[in-house]
Amino acid sequence: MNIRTRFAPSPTGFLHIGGARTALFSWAYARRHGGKFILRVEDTDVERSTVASVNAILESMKWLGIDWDEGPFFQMQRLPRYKEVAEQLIDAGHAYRCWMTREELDLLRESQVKQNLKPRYDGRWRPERAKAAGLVPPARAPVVRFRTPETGDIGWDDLVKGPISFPNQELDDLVILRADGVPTYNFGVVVDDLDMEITHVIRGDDHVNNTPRQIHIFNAIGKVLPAFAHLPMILGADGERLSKRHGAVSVTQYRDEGFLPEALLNYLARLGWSHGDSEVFPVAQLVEWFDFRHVSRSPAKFDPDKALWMNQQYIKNAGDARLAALVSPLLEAKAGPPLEKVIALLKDRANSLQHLAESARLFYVYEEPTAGKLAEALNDRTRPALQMLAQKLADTPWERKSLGAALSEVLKANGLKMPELAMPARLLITGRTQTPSLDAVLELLGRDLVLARFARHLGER
RNA sequence: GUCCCUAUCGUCUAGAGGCCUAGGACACCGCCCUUUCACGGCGGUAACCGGGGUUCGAAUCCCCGUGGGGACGCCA
Repeated sequence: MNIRTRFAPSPTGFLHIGGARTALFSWAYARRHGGKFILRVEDTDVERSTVASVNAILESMKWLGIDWDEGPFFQMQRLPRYKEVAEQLIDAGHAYRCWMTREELDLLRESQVKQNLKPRYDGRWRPERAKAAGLVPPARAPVVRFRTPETGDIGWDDLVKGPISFPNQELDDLVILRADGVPTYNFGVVVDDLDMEITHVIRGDDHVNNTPRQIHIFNAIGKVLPAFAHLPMILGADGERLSKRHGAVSVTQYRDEGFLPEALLNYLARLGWSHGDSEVFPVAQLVEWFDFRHVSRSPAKFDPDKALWMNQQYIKNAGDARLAALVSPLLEAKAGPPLEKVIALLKDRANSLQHLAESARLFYVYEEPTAGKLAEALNDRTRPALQMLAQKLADTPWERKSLGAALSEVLKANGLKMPELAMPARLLITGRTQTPSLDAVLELLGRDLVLARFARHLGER
């Protein structure tokens, strides 16, 4: 079978991480089986759809490296096709025109809710009922509704959840075409999935309830059903549906907060799917391993700590040049040691690019230590040792090994332990107390800068 | 309210009836390494929602509760 999957976002906002994971799994499944992955923009909500959202979504997918083989297709460009299929359904008796107003509908729902009933359209414009009730079509444009069977059950074997079925009684005659000819979601999806020959519909859990309606439409059109796979939702740390107040929810936010795309991808892959004990693996590995059997069936909470940890794993292993290019814009460009070398020294200890940039700053921006800290660092024991160090450094070959050796000699001569000398030295030279090994820092900073800073705080001699 | 789905450490999860004295990862705690901070290494605390079945045997299968999530739009 030639597998075809799709991702069908609606452009009413940025791509959020739940959507990204849906796209990832759908993409991985297609790639796993040498199939095609199609991108389709479901922009039939004319009110809320924006070009900016389309762009944001495409940009996010590109950043993540989730590439598509066909599309992006836009539903609003396919209006004649939906109309055509709707007409066919009407002709075949599977759909009918309905002139009920929204006000009437609201009233009906209200009274149903009052009686503890599920709010549903009552099918009053089904041709035979309208006729029996003596309803006369008014002069305005009608919507088209689908005639849903009123008895029996409808179900499918979900690739992740197993068999699911609904009593048809729970469903009602849904609108498939609005008065202006724009299809509603459940109709557009079916027509497109059919036309685009989608074999596997992979989407969020929140669509389980739409699936029976869509199956009825599939059946009415008379084509083979695709397979369905419903992925569980991603929830915020508090167990609530993901929203702005949970911090970063959009893919671009993660990018802007210094995530590497492959780290986000890896974290997302492990959220709701697993391969034994494997935690850190590249996306190629996901493609090789991906299956629905190991997709979990219940919602997962997003854990920012673990996401950050994952990011750290990837930063640690990323190339220095690449990281330098990413970090460079985050730094006020100042003269200093080559950024790549700085990165090489620091990348083991950063869980985001911002974090990495912040540690790198110490090589480019000197923050004067406060008088209090200076006084603390410079005492009768450390001052002479530091002076000796400054002098020795003046004619030590400027490479890490010799610098380390010089440090040791000064230590020995003054009867000090490494921290007793290194900490105050760090403070004078970098303004900080937390840096990588002092010899490595000295080497990168360069002789001139180091000696100048010693001189400044210790006096010329 | 009705319907659908779901349930293993705080969190993500392994688990296809005996490999389970329930494993891994994050977080947390301790120790080691150490030139501070990290990284790394080692160790620890910590879970099968409850009740009934089925079975020689249940985390695993079934039923009922309960908790959680979702849906009930001319939104998608």
